[in-house]
Amino acid sequence: MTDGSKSNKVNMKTLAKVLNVSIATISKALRDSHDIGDDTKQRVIETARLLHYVPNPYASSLRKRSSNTIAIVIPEIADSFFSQAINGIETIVDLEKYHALIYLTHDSYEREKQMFNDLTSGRVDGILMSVASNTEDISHIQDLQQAGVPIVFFDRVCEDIPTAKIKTDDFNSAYMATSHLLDQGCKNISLVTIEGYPSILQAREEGYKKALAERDIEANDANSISCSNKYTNENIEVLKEHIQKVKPDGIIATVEHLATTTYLACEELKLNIPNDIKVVCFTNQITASILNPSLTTILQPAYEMGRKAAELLFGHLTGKPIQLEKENIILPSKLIVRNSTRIPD
Amino acid sequence: MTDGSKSNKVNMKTLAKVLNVSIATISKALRDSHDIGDDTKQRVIETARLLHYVPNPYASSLRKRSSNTIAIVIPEIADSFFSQAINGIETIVDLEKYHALIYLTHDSYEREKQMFNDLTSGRVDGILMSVASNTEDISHIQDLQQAGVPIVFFDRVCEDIPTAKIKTDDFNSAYMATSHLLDQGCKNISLVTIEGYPSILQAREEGYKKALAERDIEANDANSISCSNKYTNENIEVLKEHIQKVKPDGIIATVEHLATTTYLACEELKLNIPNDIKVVCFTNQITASILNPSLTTILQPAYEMGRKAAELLFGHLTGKPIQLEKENIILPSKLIVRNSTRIPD
DNA sequence: TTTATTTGCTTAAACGTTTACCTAAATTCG
DNA sequence: CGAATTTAGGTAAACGTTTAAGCAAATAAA
Repeated sequence: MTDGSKSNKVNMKTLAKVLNVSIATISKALRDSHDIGDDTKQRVIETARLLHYVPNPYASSLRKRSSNTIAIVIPEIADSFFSQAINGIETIVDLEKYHALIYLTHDSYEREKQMFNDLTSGRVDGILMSVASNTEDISHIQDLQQAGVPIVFFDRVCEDIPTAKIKTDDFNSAYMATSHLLDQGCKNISLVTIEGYPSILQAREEGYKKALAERDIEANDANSISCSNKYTNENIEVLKEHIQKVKPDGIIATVEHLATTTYLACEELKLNIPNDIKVVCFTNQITASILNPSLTTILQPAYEMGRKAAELLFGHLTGKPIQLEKENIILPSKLIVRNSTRIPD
Repeated sequence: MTDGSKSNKVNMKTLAKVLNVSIATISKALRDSHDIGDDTKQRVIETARLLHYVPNPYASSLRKRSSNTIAIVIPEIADSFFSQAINGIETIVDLEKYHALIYLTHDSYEREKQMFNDLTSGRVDGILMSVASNTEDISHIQDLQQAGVPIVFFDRVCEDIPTAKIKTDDFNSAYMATSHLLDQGCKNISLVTIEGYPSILQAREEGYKKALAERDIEANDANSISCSNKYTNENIEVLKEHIQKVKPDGIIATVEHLATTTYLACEELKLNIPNDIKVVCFTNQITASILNPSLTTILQPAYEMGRKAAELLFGHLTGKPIQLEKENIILPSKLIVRNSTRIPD
């Protein structure tokens, strides 16, 4: 509503008029078609530059039936894993001169479904996604695939959809984390998860159980505690109650924000980490090393996962002989040992 | 899947044929035009639902010359401020049934310029942005505005562009942070900034200087130290060198990732926080409270800033009587005092 | 009753590209 | 030298919507 700006739109018609050629010539010249002579091409390109011609993406998308756009569908963004993954994705999107729409499901199946319905419109050429933790019915994903939109999953994958999946070794890293705690002398390790329970958490739980089983420790249901996936003070209470009841000497926090929750709960209970209780968390936060005490973490290759997912999708989109349904890539996470699991002197 | 359909694109033409009416009738019925009778409308809507009709956004955008899409242009995403701001933005984008393209400048003027050039194409109806720290020439932004694309700045604003700006009180919060350090007994406070120096850091420096001046302390150039804006180990060395040379007893870290850098530098120098040196950082990281020691922070209202920026943009887009150039909103940051600035017993 | 208005729908022209199909001149080839 | 081919473009029909303009029938006004 600002001004009466002229908004002198220059389009192919303008260029055609100026150069006294047909619109087709303009289009072909700009796309470097063999149909057009070199000198004409040069004149077209030069004039386009001079008049600041920028092609209309919507006209182009409509006609070509492809959008040069992908969707990134993730549960949340205020999370170091996802924001680092987006960084990796963006590297490739930028390289391929594509555009990325971002959608947050807030871990809600309903929202995810609604978004997917919209995406059947041809708005995007492909999708990179981490599924919502409470998604059970996957027909919306199947429908989209049927509609011909390629999907690549990363981190929170949907096993039942035949397409590329980029995961980290959740089972193994939880196994490593648990074994590490056992090595450090823990006898009673609790696993803190979140409600909704995405499949990756299931893998983490299994890794945890395997490590216990290996040392002939029976996994006790009471040792599994589930918090809200919102970062909230209520979780502190839930966790405190759990700790008081079960009295664990080790805790594995399976999602990022539970690190803060765990530390604060221990502080309020006057439990010393690592003397009274040892803690490992799945998190990519750079502050892990300067926490009080520094936090032993499972560091996920977030950037690389995002990047790899994007590479696969674009490989497929640009017609490289990539069979998405054959790709199932597992990038390793690392256990970074710090003071929160140290054995007291 | 559900209705055994192949990827049979159903468009208005399909619906028109099925219902034996014209395409115009379909279009108008779906947009609830007064031209169409109620029973016809019902039949159209019902059939559209049955056949899973989803409108083609590109055809619609082309014809309407508007895209229902905005761009979010930010320097980086692996930063709690920006990811929380996106959360706020997304709330409104979702509410308005819009779509959001995300672009990362990586704090590079060149990239920013290139992105803006593309955005003159009509790809988006508006832009929410935080400018790159090394952007000096603003002609790309002016050009876009001339082209009629509304822009709303948040956090890293561009003062010379007449449009809405959502800021936090950088001057005042740096003043508060500095005064707090002085109150806690600091005599020699260093300000850690980053190269490129966006205008908000300038405001922070001025707030810092004012607090010093108020107590008759002369701001010494040697107390300003500039790091790379990448989170890198080199910064630790730069900072260590600075600390050894200037021997500050207080540090204000003006961007998020410098908190970790500062803590690690102090640790390597065997300096105790807060006994030997006190630290305040501008950061929204939720781990601040569990750092070693817990970190006194300036907490910015990131979510609210993103949300407010989006509200203003959409207010303008939906024709509400909002004059963007008149909006200059300042949301307050909070000083959260923790142990990193505690006076030793 | 005639005339004006409203209702409900159709026709067709945009929006800006891309591309299959022509065409006329220039070049190559046998 | 005539025929075939290549070169360098032009024509026009898409792509799927939206919307101005039109139009017949029904309704209201006079």
